Amino acid sequence: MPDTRSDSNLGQLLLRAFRWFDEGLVARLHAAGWPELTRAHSLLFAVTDQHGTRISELARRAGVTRQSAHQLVTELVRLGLMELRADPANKSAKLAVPTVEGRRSVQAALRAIAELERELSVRIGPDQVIRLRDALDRDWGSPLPPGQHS
Amino acid sequence: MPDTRSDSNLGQLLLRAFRWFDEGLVARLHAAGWPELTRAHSLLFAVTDQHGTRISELARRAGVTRQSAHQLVTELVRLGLMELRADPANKSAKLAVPTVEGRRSVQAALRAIAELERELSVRIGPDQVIRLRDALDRDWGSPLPPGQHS
DNA sequence: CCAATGTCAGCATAACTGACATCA
DNA sequence: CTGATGTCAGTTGTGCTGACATTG
Repeated sequence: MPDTRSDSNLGQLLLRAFRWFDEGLVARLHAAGWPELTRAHSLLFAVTDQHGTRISELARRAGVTRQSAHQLVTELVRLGLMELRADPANKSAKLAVPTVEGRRSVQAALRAIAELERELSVRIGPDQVIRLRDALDRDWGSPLPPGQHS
Repeated sequence: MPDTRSDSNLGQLLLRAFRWFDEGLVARLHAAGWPELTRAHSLLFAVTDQHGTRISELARRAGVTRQSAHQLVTELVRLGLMELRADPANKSAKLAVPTVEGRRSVQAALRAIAELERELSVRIGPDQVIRLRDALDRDWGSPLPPGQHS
């Protein structure tokens, strides 16, 4: 293969890496018996506390709008993986809390994620994965050019 | 804040990093005078040769279907940034080639990308960016679990 | 006949914005 | 009144699959 691809920019590389992870996660969730779960669903699960979390708080943690989070929660409720309860501390708020089967699917997702990281360690080496995590885990700040409101 | 917050997994980190890059790129393209250009468009540009490239070849390079690439090229043609020419080597094929203004927008995208990488170097350190690129640039193989057809 | 290419149509996912009612 | 929250509705971006005609 003389056609080396090292002229890829960082954006392409990040997109490729993200797609690698997404495809692997969804395929494993599908194989584990949750064919309807997507990456967006498991992202929402990943930011949900066991005792329940408000939709708007899920939105903030997941980095999406309140409305997007609301729709995803609605789908998870329809799938029987989450429930909406009244927030005892605030009558205008609701808590999204995983059901028993929801928690099972969370476990399946966690297993899939661990498997993917293990697989990646085999492919590119454990040291590379550590360095990757290290760089990604830092505070990248705002991507916007100077003088642009968030 | 109790410690019930699940630590970020690699998928979340990759998604966050990709969104950082995407948001920064689109904001800069917008500010530079191409409000209609999206990440998908610049990805297509990034895999287009100056002398022109077939749609199906663009699809392979960008990692999308022929049909998706076709639609993106159609939009770029409508925006006046690409042209379709007959492929002299094959009457059933066409070459997508950037127009003069298309090449200008490519330059703007390249500048934006370079700026983002520079900015990231300031934020997390040049050594971290190098390690990040190094890990991302390797062959991650297939993300699918064993015994699953691609 | 078969494979590659381009193209048209329809659909799914996952985000967005706008608008509005309710409650603290 | 204002802010936060949830919710409904509509739209956009970006991919997908299926189907088909043309060309090699």
